[in-house]
Amino acid sequence: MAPALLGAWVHGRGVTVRLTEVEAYRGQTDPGSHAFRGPTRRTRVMFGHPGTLYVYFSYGMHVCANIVTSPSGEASAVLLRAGEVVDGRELARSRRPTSKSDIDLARGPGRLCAALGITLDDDGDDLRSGPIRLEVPDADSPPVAYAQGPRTGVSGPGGSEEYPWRFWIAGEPTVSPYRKSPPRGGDERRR
DNA sequence: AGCCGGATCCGCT
DNA sequence: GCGGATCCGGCTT
Repeated sequence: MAPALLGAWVHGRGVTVRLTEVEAYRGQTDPGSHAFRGPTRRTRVMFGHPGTLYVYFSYGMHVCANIVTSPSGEASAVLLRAGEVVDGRELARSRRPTSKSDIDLARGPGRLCAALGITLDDDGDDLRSGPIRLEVPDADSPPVAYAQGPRTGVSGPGGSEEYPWRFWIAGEPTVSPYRKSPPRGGDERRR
């Protein structure tokens, strides 16, 4: 499910990003998920229908965006960790003035949201009809080679090797630099 | 009512 | 490579 989003485009307010890195969070059974302890005011949109944007406020100064991927009540979601800006580059630069290189414009979940102009107001929006749109490649488009490994920034059991649910496009310079690539670079797969 | 740590980023060393 | 910024959510008292 989650790796199917690699290579997909997200259009946000004049900027388009091609997703290069995502992380899966699996409902209430996943100790690393915000939904682990059931619905709260913050996580209620995770329990909504697939194709909904879940945006949360992080570390007092950033926002991060997820796509809800499961039917209502299940609360699985995919965190958009990084992407390559493929359209609206100048706008993205203006939204991310601290980026020294275009590679960094949407490298990291907070940066990706900034580049796309995503704010907390977009929490709960429908990705088919709202200001932020998701465009998934055709099923018959060429496969994307990807790697997978443990999730970034998740501490406790959810961050262990038992949950290797971070997926990225192999060899992409735009994948977020934190925690480096896991040992031995993770497993190579293809879809 | 208060505490603690976080699905981060940036600048400095 | 490391620490500071900055503040909310969720759990404890």
